[in-house]
Amino acid sequence: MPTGGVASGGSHSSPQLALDVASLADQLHSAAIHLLRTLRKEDDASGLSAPRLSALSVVVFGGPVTLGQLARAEQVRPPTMTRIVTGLEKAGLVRKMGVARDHRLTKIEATARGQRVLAEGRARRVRMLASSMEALDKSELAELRRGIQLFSEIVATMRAKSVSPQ
Amino acid sequence: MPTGGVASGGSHSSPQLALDVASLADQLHSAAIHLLRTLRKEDDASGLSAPRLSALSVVVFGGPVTLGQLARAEQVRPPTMTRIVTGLEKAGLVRKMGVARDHRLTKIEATARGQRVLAEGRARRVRMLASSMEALDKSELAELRRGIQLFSEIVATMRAKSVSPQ
DNA sequence: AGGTATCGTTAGCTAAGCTAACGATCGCGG
DNA sequence: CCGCGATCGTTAGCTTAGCTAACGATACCT
Repeated sequence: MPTGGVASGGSHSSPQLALDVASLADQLHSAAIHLLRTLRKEDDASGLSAPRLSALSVVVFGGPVTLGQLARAEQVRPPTMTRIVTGLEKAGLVRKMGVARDHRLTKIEATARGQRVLAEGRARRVRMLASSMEALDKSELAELRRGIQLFSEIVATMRAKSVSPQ
Repeated sequence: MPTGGVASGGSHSSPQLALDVASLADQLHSAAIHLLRTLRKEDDASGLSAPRLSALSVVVFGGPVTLGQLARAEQVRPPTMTRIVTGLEKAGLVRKMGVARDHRLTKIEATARGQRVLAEGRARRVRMLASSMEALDKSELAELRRGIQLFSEIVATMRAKSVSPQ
């Protein structure tokens, strides 16, 4: 999935700058795709499918969540999430609890085993990525840190714009 | 999918630096996940499923490729790719051609319509990302550019290490 | 020419996505 | 207190996407 052409767009100051931003966006997009695609191979070791692993991640880091919240977080319909959760439950990675206040809801939380499995998978991914960063010298590392900070802020902005209220 | 704990690992100079690198890797990983997850919503407009869109992207940018190459690129088994390609073909987005030299092979190439559909989808994604970059001033943009360059190099290094020969 | 390897497809399974329809529960107006 | 609309999760039933095993066709090698 290589880096291809770029559409300009953008209502900023100079057309030069707008083009620059689009090109940067394209590069960033492409790098992110390749990064995740490469890291995905590490997930085989977990024995979990991508949708299950991703859902488990939300449960582990997002604390107990309802099925509906989880479905929205994963951009999936409730029936789909029902079955993913059922699979995780049978594997002993999550647990469902009733909610006293509202008996329509079901909160889902990670078991100790679920937390461990996710932590190990995450560690494998991070280790692989970190090992490719070790070629950098100290000043490059500082530049990278700054870039990642900006990157994170941009993503946060984007999410804030696109996330539906609640 | 929030930013959680970090495993150290790393056989570099100081333990301080190693931990720093791991933390950076974790942040970068997290940002990439959130970025692609947010952008994914834009893909609904294409009317294509994620696997088909991704495969089409490889065909468009990777020129004519064989089914086996495509399956490897998408980290999928040949029978799976057979059906994805069949779907794309029925939608008029790709075309299969025989190879004179070796009649076992089938080269797959994008149709004009396939190229157009992919370009539009990519433009939507890039536009959304670029619009969130426009808040940056000139010096931040320069820092971001440098960070993305380093990011791209890291990903290229990682891919080189993990890609099987051929 | 014959055996072996490679490529893509077929067959048949499970998991993952969807919509439509339902049962249970909540909350509210009467 | 009682019905009644809204909300939540599940069930049913479909398509797509993933896999392995097995096959047919072609190429290569001796």
